[in-house]
Amino acid sequence: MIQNMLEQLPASERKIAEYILENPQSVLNSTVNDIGIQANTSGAAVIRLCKSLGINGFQDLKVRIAGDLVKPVEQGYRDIEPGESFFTIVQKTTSNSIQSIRDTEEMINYEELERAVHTLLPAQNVHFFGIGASGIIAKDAQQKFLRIHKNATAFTDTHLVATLIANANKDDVLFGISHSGETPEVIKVMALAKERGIKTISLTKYGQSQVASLADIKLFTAYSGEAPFRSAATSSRLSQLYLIDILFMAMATVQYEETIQTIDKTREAIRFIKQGK
Amino acid sequence: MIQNMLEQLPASERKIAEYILENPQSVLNSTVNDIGIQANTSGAAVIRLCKSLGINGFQDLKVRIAGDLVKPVEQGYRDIEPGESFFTIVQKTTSNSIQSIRDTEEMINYEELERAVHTLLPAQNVHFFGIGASGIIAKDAQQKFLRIHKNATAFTDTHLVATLIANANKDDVLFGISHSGETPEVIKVMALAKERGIKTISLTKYGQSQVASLADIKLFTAYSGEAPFRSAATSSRLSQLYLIDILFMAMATVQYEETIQTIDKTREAIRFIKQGK
DNA sequence: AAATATATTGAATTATTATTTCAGTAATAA
DNA sequence: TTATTACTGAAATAATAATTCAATATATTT
Repeated sequence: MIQNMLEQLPASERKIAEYILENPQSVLNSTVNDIGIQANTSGAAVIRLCKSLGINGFQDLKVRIAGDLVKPVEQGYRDIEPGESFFTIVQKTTSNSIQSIRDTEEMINYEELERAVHTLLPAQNVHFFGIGASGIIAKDAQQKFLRIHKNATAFTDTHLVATLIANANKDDVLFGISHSGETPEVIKVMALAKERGIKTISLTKYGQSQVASLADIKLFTAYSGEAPFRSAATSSRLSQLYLIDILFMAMATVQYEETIQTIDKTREAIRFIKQGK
Repeated sequence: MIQNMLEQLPASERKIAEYILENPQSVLNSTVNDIGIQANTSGAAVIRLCKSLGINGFQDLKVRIAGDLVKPVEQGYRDIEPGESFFTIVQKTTSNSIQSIRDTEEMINYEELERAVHTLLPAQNVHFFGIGASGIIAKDAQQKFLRIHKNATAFTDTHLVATLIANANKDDVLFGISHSGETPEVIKVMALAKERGIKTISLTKYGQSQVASLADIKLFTAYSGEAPFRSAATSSRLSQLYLIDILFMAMATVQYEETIQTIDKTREAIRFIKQGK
């Protein structure tokens, strides 16, 4: 998380960030001001760093660091090289996939998740929008939402979505998906929704981006550096799906009883169409 | 530590100790007084407990709990129940996701994987076909394949695919995706392809199924029993994507040099469209 | 059983530490 | 060059941990 943010941070916060990366252990036994002094800046910078990371204050930081220090290193991301055996390809793909899910888990901001759930639940209609690979995620999300009896659309066409937004109800929600967070089409549609006073949720890689900053509620997936192969195969899709799963589960749990019924109905409907019985 | 001490503790401290054992997670986000109240005693008892445990105050306790709380080894699938906290929802979704990837890994038949790669590489065209959720996987696979310069189609419409197959080249491959392996549309199209002498690859859950038995090459994902929630959220999609990733990686590796170039070209093309430069 | 000593308790107080505020400074845009 | 914005750390404030202490319970001694 810190690594990801490092570049975008102002100097004082970066000092703190670097100090933490180098001496995680000592953070656990220090106060905010200690750390500020140790890193040649102030305690305020520590608090600001926590804010920038989107976490819940210094205590939360400590708790997370403590957790990470114990964790057996799942050897990070490994790129695949030419001439590799099928066996190692599988191994690396497996560990990269798992890693990206774990990293995304760590990144979850529970308040934000909760807000997302409570925004989506009463929504009349949820419009998922993404281009290219993210369009697939949008479709997946739509399918899941329909299963729990939630009206949802998924478009990849800017014009159609623009029309939709222009005529949307105040209780609609726009859910913008863009891994980079800089897809121009998504930015435009988010801006339009904002202008129209429609609630917006973003799903982007962790860090600052235009799409995220336009959103009322920001959800993030872990971002792993880009190597030529990885960028095409992408664990990013996996983490996005994973996050959609969580959102779905959370929503479903909140309205458990209702959902069980709806799923049963859906099943029956599918069975009916399939087998005519 | 707490467990060991439990007996020797005075009542108020024991209340705290038990509370911590039952709700370790919530300790991390609470203050001393919160915990005191939650456990029907006072904040002072929390501090005393820390002393009794011989640790360095409440902060130290938090840090230790955070360390101990680190993800218990994923063990099998766990269904999500009503009224669960967001935290446990996330935990379970994470462990289910990881589990399904691990299980799918174990299921991989390397000879079959190799045959798949060597069938797909020389193919003129790969037609991915799936209905519903599997249609999304088909789209994803298509996108990936296009990136490595492999002609690919992805349809969810039976008639279109049937036409396509009817006119297909002998070097084309039909890639049928169906989690259950019993989707009637997929079965029909697979049968048609077989009749026409076109090579077929299936991606289904592990076990016997009509789709798999119609395929020349059979790829499997792990199958986890069905609980009401899980079936809707589905780790199955995750494992399917994971397998597509592996296939993609394997193919890409075999033709590494070529691929690197293609990916670069694709990037440039995307950049060109996006920014016009 | 009574008296005394000892241990335990939580409310109130104090000390510590996290967080916010704000005025000054540096960087950036106009 | 000036205006604007962003960044910074010292100081003020708020939140929270830790201590104190009087009250009460429990055990021990006579």
